[in-house]
Amino acid sequence: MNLKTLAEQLGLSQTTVSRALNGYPEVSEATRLRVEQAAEQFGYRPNSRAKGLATGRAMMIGHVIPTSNKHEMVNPVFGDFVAGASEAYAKFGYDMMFARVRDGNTEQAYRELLAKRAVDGVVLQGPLINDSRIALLNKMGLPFVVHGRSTGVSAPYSWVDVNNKRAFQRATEFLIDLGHRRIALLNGLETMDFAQRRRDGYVTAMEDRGVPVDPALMRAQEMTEVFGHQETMAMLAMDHPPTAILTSSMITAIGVRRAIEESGLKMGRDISVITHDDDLSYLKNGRDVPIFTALRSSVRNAGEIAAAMLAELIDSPDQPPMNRMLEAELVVGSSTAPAPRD
Amino acid sequence: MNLKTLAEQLGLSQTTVSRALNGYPEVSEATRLRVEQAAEQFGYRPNSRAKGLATGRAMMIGHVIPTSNKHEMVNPVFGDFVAGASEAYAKFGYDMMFARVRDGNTEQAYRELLAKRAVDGVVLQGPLINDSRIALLNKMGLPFVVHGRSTGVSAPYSWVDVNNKRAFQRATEFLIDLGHRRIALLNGLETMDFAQRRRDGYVTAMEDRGVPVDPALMRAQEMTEVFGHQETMAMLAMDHPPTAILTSSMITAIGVRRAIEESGLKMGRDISVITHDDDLSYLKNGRDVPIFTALRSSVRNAGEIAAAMLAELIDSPDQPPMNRMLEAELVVGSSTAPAPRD
DNA sequence: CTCATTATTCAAAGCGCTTTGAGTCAGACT
DNA sequence: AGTCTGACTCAAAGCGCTTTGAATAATGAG
Repeated sequence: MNLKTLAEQLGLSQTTVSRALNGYPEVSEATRLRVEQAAEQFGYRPNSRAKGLATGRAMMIGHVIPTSNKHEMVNPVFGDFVAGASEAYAKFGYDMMFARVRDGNTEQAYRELLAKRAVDGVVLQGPLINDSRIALLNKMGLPFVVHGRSTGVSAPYSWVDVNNKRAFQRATEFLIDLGHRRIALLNGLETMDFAQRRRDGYVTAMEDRGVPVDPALMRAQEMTEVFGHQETMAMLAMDHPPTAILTSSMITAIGVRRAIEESGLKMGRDISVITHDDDLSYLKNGRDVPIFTALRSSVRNAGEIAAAMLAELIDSPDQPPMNRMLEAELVVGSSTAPAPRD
Repeated sequence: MNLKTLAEQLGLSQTTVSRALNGYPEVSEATRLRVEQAAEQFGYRPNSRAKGLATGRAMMIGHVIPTSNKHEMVNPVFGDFVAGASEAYAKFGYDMMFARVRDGNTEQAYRELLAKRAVDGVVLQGPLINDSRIALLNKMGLPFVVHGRSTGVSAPYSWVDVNNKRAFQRATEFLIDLGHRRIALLNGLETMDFAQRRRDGYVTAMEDRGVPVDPALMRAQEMTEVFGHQETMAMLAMDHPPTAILTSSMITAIGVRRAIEESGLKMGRDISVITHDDDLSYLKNGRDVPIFTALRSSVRNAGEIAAAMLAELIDSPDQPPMNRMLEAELVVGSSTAPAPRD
């Protein structure tokens, strides 16, 4: 069933039917009603490609996923972000597509998306330090929102980010206030902008309080469970093991806990742990009492905000870039305690 | 840059340029080369909507995500499956889109996807028992592949599934062979087809070996960490607590381990645990030595297979449905041991 | 009763591509 | 020289929609 046959059924022109369906004023109420009922009855939906061709709008948002980093798409944080975003897209009538891209040349992918007119805008996830994609997107004039920011990029752009520096600074101060001085940082890959900022917050707090920063206590890698376990085991075997561990993700924290318990120690007594918690829906930080003391910030919520921002940006492209800084909440769980005396 | 201006630049007709670019034989090699170079130089990509309109192919695969079940999209298993699928789609030239759908009426979503001609095919994830969507898709004639199967649906359809029954049967037998008789099952929601099959495998093994099935040891819910923790705590407080726990996901297993350790017991000595392991890339089951004894089957791999199957189905729609049964591998880790004497 | 005005409706053009059916042209064959 | 091929190329139609500009019908004013 297409517009033409529907119009024939109704004995109306395509013009009138189209207008009736799209809410234009120059159609009589009676006709509109008749058209709407017929459309309903025949299950008519405009062909999205034809509509897109005629209007120049794809009603589609793109997400480009580099294949190089095998983990990116698979990353549970990614999943929650996308879940939030897609829910918001739906509200604005957009669909969401993923373009998977072979190794590194994501820039090419954005170019193609634009050249093919496949999307009305894109969301850039996981920005690196000095991420060249931002300048590219700006140049191309394709509306976009970044989840996170990119240190080193000076041109303005729209972003939604959590205040990673302040969050990790606070957590570090919290630990220092509890008497800890040997505080380890299990960070995400430090080519990622967010990891850099977290490190920055950690270092700033340490220096502000005059606690020496020991590079041996700082590790950065993909945030897996195994990473948390492995580095914790290694550090617990040191001459001066840390008394507290700050980690960048719940998953890593779970590995940390496993290592602590495997070593016959007790988390929240012998060793304190604070983790960043993206408030993933399937991996909650306990029920009533949080398991881990954590910096909580819902990544799903960030996804919703980013999506709404992008929709707005697409509607009025000439407006200046929009920014939104989210603050992480420090929730105190049972994984932190005063530093043990020695 | 569109076809028309590109053709003008070259002094050729649109027809010739189009044919040259699409590899038709009736274009001289010299011309083809010239056209390709120009296309490259100007960064020309055919407008996907126009192309789709002309060819009747969307070059897009749809995934419909019900909003009702908040966890579905967010589910890490979902993420890995989709990562595998999208990689395969890319190989076949397809893009992937998600349609988020308000509560329950996913059927409407499929209808719309078809009416709008937005996709060439869909992948159905997380089939329920007696899932009505399968009959609908069959009736609509939209090519589709199911990840999993649906008990109660008799009409043939294409699917990729892991042999859940056999896997859980084997795991249960393995535990029985170790002397366990009080074996708990922490299953996923039993409206899900896979959960039903797993339960079936478990019960079959128990009955075959003459071990009484205790309903108090069978729990089914969304597979979160908290669920694993909570139910394990509850069961450990029973008069006759289980000596072994069989669980449906790594995440739940992690909660189980937490509960075991919190209770002062040791996993793999006091209590044995076997989990299903979807081989998620960010949540590996240990490095060299598996943490958990597990039934391993890569869901990412399943995604790749489903995608390839669907591509094939779209190419030749008249072929009979395709099926692919995957077997889970039983890897023995350090979470299982002979049942303790009492 | 005429003419301007407003309210509806319509035919046709255009979005950018593919594909059909029809040339054109050189060379091969009678 | 005339015809037939085969190799290329092209103009134009069509995919299903929106939108422009025009036509028609209904209404009200003079």
